[in-house]
Amino acid sequence: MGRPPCCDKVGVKKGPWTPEEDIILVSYIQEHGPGNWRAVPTNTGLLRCSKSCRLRWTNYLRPGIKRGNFTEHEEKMIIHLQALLGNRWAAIASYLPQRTDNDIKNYWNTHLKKKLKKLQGSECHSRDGSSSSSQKISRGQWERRLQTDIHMAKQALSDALSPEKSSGLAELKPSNGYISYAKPGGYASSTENIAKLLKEWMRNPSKPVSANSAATQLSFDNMAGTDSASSEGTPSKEEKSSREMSEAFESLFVLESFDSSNSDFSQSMSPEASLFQDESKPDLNAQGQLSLLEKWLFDDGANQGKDYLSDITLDENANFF
DNA sequence: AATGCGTTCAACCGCGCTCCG
DNA sequence: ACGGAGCGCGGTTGAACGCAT
Repeated sequence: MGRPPCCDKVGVKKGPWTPEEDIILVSYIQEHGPGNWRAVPTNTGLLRCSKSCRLRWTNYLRPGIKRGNFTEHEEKMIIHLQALLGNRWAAIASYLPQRTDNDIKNYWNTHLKKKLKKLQGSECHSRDGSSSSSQKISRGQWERRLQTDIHMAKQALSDALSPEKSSGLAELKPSNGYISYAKPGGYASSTENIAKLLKEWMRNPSKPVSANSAATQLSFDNMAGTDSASSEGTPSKEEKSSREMSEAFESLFVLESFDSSNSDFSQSMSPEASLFQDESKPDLNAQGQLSLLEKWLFDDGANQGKDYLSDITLDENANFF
C-alpha cells in the first residue's frame, strides 16, 4: 500500500512560478492564512500541487524573508550552527528567522562549504599527517567551546533584555516559519503590494523568471514597517538591533542544545556522534583547523567572552532559564 | 559571435513524523 | 493499535546565468 500522491500528477504544473500564480497564492493566503495546503490548489484554481504551494509560500512569498547578501555574522552563525546541529537546515533557519532553510542550505552548499574547505586546506598543508590523531577533539574542548558560547549568549541575552531593547526580544523565539504573520500590521500582502507586484511584472512581461524578483519585492514590501526597514534609512540602529537579535538567537541555540534533552546534548558532544561523522558535517575538529576557523568564527564579538568561564558549569547552564 | 563549462538557486522528490478518526 | 492524510525536512535536480575560451 503505497503512499498516495499528494496531488494528481496529471495536469499539475511544474517549474518556475509566474507572477500571476504568486498573486493568486498570496491573495488566498492573505484571506485564509497559511495552512491547509491541500485545499489551496482546489480553492484557488492553481494547477500546482499543495507541496509546491507551501514551498513557494514558505521560501519566497512569506513576509519577512531576506534574500541574498548573507552578512559575515550570518555566515558565522550558520557555520557555528551547522557544526553543532549538522545539516538540520530547518533548525538552523529557526535561529535566522529572516532566512529560509532552503536559502541557508543553498548558501552552505555553494559558498560556505568552499570557504571552509579553503580555510581547512590552508591549515592542512602545514599539518598533514597529523589528521588521524587530531580527528578527535576531546569532549572537554567542546564543552569549553560551548561554555564560551553560553557566556556570550548570556551577555547577548542580558543586553537584549535591557528595557530599551525589549521590543526586539519579542521576536526572539525560533521562527516556526510564520513568525511575521501574526505581527500587527506586519503581514502585509496588501492590495497595494499585490498591485506593485503586478506593476513590476507588467514592466517586464517577457521575463517570467522575474517572478522571483517580483515576489522578493513583495516580500520586502511586506516587511515594511517591521524589521525590513534596515535596508535603508537608519542603518546603524537597525543593524545594531538586528545584530542583537542574532546574538540572542545564538544564545537560544546554545541553551537549546542543553535544554532539548541530554540525548541531544550528548549527540552533539560525543566524538563518535553525528557531529564528526561525515562530509555533511564539516570536519572542524582537527586541532589546527579549529584554530583558524575559531579565529574567524570568534572574530566578532567573541572577545567579550574569551576567558573561558571556568565558573560556569553545564548544570548551571541547563538551569539557566 | 559562438560554444563550453562552472556556478547558483528555485523547485522537485521522497521519506519520516505527527495528528486524527 | 492501526492506517490514512497532511505537513515538514533534507537531498537532489535542472534551468538560468556568467565567465572564459
